[in-house]
Amino acid sequence: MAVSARDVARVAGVSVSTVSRALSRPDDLAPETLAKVLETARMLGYRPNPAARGLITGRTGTIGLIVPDLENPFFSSVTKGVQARARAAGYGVVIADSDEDPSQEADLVREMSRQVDGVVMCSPRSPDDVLAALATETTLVLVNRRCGSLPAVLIDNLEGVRLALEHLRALGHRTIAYVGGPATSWSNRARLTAARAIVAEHPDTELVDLGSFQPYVSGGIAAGDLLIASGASAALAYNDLVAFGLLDRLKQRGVQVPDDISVVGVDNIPMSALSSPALTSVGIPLVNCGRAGADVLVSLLRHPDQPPTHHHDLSFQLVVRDSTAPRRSSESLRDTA
Amino acid sequence: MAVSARDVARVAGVSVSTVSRALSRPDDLAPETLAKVLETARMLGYRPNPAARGLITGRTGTIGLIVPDLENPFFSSVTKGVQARARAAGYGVVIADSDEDPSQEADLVREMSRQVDGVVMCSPRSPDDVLAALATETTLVLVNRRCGSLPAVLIDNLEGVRLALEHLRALGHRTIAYVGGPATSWSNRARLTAARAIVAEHPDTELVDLGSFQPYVSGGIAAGDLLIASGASAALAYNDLVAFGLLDRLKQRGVQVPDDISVVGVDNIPMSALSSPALTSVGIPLVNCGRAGADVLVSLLRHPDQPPTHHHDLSFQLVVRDSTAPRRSSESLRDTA
DNA sequence: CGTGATGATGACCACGTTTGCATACTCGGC
DNA sequence: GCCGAGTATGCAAACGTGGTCATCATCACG
Repeated sequence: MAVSARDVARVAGVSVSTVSRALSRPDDLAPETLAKVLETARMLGYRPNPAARGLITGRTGTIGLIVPDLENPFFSSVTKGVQARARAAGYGVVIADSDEDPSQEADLVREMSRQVDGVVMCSPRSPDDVLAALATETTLVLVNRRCGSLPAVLIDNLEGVRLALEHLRALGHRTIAYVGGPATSWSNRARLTAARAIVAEHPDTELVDLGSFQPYVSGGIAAGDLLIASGASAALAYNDLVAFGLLDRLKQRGVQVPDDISVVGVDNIPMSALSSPALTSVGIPLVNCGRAGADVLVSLLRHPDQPPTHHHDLSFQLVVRDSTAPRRSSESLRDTA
Repeated sequence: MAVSARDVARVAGVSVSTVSRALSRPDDLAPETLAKVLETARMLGYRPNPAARGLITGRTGTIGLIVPDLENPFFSSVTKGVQARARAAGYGVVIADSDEDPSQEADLVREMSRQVDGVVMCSPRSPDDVLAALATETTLVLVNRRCGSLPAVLIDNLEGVRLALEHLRALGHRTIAYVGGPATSWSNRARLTAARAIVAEHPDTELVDLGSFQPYVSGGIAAGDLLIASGASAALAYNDLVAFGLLDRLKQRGVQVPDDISVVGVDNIPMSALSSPALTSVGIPLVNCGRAGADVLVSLLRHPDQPPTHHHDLSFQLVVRDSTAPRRSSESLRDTA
């Protein structure tokens, strides 16, 4: 069916080895032989069979990507970055969605481990020891998750949370709620820890931990009433989706954002500019995050001897929109009550 | 390195053929032999090499998916559906993003054609003849695009547009604008044609075609001023993102939605419930759309002899939210002017 | 007890490519 | 003019699996 190297060899009047060399090591061939082979290959539409190549080289030319939820804009963007960069480097991308289920992640890696040269795991929910075990079975790069000295693309959560909290403090807020994501989420724990550390620097400021919620809009809706009851004048949400849920529930309860309560999200997804009110958010260029992940993995595959530990930090930036405002003075609060 | 069938054979004291048969045709083996082989395979952690298998069978156990933009929530959802269903059927998914560039689509298909058993193309922008040519090179299934008798998962655009327009007509709107998507988009043309046909049924109603815009929020922002100038009291947007752009620009210009102008989107993406005002939209369960695409492709691969033409229609449903309202009477319009 | 049928299993080739090694050929220097 | 060095190319093995065919054992039946 498909045209093989043998066909090219026959037509060009050379051996199969020469055809192979024409593509893998052109310098080893006489210029006129090279030209002849390349020309007939082009004419016949020859395309090397990746399975046969992979069988002998052990490389597949493909990398894997595992994300918790493809529908989440955060992971969509990362996926786009990984895909673009991998393709530019000549790699294909096979994708898998763990549906936010930590126990699936390891299975997915093992399922695809024979078909890929390495795997990028984005925001994995699995515990450290599971990830460490996976790293011994395949070349693994983490995105948005630190685990020992495994190669990782990290986001400086401390800096991001600091940007958000200092913004709120500058607006006069002194009681700030944290609306958390999944308890198994590494970035959630990192952000909570960061928030505690930053608040600890300011004796006049208090952090109220409202607990863990689903990383979706529904999670924010569920947390809305707790936020109102907490007495906090501002909230930092685990991510923008949760923040949207908060906005929705607060509006429903008749609580004004930002007049009564300020809300800050994390991720700065494209939709943040369009909510009502438009969401103040700290975020990073997510596509870059994916790009960096693919780059690290590819360079690891190309130079297996290089030090396996490689951390790459990306910076947050604060985008102020309409969901944050100066804290109302107590009097004006009493006015509306 | 990795444990091969030969290793299992040696340990189990059987031949390589027997190991192969244990997995591919268990019925041909004596029960005790089967048990022994399976047990040692499990013990040794044997996993067949997909490259070697693919080399001989010609099948890869992988399907391809090509979408115009991974960051677009529409395609994210479809991707999720395709991925979930493919994996359930034992197939991996390699993904590629054409960046809305029609000329890239064919290249992408050809690039991956040797590594996959078939390809799902979602909303391809390429012309019919290009798609027909691709279908001769690989097993192709289209989603949200009709092209001759190629197998496709289709959305009944006529019905969807009818739902939207009849909703607006029922609210009293008689001059309705259509804010189009890319000119190369098949679904855009289908929707415009559908809108014209439906309006033609009602002599008292007029359709204003505002032209083609980018299928992003920016496209809607660009179209906003044209909409205001058009004199239409309602607009149907190519998709929800464009509708968001419209909402944004209209708000900026001081035009009230839905009081002055009603807006309807298409796709009903999750974010539609959260915009301000919440967007009335006609949509289909997008994840199902992806699922259907994967199902059609898998069944085509499993039963190559079945009639290759297979159309699968999915229905729209109208979700009414806050961006549509009865048309203001001329007097009240004059009042505000 | 012999013969044919049935069923289980092993030996071997093929798939398409890469790669080490052998070989033939070229060219420069003495 | 011959030899060594270097270079271009062919040969053949190997990667791990699936499938075909032959072989051998077992068993039923005549």
